[in-house]
Amino acid sequence: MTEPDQWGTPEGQAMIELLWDPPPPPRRGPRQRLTLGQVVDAGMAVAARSVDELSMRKVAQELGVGTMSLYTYVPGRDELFELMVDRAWGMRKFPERDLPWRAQAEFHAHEAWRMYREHPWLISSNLWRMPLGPHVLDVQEDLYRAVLLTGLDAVTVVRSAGLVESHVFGAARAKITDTSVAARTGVTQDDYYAARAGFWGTYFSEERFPSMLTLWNAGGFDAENPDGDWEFGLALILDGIERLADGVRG
Amino acid sequence: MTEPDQWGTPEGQAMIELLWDPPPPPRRGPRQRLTLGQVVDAGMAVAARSVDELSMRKVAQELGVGTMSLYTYVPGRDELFELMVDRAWGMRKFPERDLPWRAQAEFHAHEAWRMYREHPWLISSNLWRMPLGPHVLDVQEDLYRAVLLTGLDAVTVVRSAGLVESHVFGAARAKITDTSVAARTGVTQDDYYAARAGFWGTYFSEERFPSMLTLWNAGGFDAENPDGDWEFGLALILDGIERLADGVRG
DNA sequence: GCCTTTCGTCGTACGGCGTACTGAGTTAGC
DNA sequence: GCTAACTCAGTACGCCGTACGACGAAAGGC
Repeated sequence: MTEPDQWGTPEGQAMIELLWDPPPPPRRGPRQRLTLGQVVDAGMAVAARSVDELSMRKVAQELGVGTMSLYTYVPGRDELFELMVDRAWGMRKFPERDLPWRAQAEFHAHEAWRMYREHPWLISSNLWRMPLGPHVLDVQEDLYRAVLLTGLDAVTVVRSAGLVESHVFGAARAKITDTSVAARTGVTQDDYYAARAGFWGTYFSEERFPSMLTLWNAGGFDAENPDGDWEFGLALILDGIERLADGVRG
Repeated sequence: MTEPDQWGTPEGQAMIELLWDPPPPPRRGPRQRLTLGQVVDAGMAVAARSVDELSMRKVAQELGVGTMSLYTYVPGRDELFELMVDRAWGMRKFPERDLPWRAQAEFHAHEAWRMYREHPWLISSNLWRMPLGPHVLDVQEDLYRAVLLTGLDAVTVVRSAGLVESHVFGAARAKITDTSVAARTGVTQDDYYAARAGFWGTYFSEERFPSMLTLWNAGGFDAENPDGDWEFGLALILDGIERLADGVRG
């Protein structure tokens, strides 16, 4: 009942094997000029330069190799991307296990934030699913372990951990798209509000957007601490989980 | 200081004008066979069929028109997509204004959830920024208005509203990618756990993933109520905001 | 009624993409 | 040395977005 070839589609099975158990170098035939790791690294290098420049031709060029040679290491572009994602997750640090659960969850959240900032392509091309790779699951496992320390029931632990990860992703997505838009249009952070003012002067009407105007005048959109937004949400979420845990314990 | 042509790039200005003030039909020359609304609708119809089938050729085919004819209505593909996004936001309902703020925020969250479920392409191709369109801003405005009823300070209102919207987006993203993967691989919801069991039997080790195993055995991954996950997070977030508001009020 | 100007329409084409196919060259085992 | 297995990569096909230009239709000036 747990036969491996029953798992999903054949391509899915091949992807899992590539993630968990990369094939050894072949016995016959010419030596491989590259390794799977080099291909994945080259993909990450290309994606780091510009998100949407990630293409098989560019990766091959990065490695000084014919385009089609990549297909000896990787079944296709999507699979290469999944390997890149798992590798990025593999660079995350883990919290000390003797810390309280909240400090460990905060550590994981900050590591996730750092990961998304260092590898923005994790967000910009998210139409693919999160791979079931070993490094992804290692991080998930450790976050579950930390949240289990709360003593909450299983369903709540799963939901709480998911909420933390999902919140960091959402906040990172907002941040990344903002900065990437700024990079594309060439407007600096200082010009940003002036630009919005210009837009508002043309189409903004006080009758239509009174609340935004109120918030604007009260400084609601002045981000003095750029990380304050997502830390606010993280603290609010962790407060909520803590309260649930206290309700269980006491 | 608020001259319109100072706003960002010329293309950005053109996009804003297209969103807020679509040009009238031309006085000279042949009649237009279509309207801007028809083009946007056709784009939404194509995207509804399959997310990544959205292309200018397909949209033109949908309308029975040459591909290049679309470019008389729309500057390009990205701009068409922004118009589609704003139109989707324009289909959202608004809460009754005499409800308490929390009910209004919940209404907006549910409307956002419904919008993402009806138009999954809003999520799957999220690499573009959220447009500054009139319908998007109308919804934002109304959500700000509702959260302002808490009496919280401006910065906290902006952060709270952003947290609610971002949470729904993240939850919808998780849901949509799950179901789209299920649709692509052809595994039904019933086979899903069997499939995971097959994967676990091959590569899952109890020593490496003890917490996941514990949560699995305790039924933490059994989703009896499919909407429970995101409603849990929404309630937790709104609880947190409510607590902050109570702290302000006394 | 005619001419000119101003437009919409759309065929063609260019450069980019992923990748299937094919063949040439290389190595291990017999 | 021969053969089977394998890597490497050129070519090609069908997609994509869109620049360009030819063509025809409508409106204003006379």
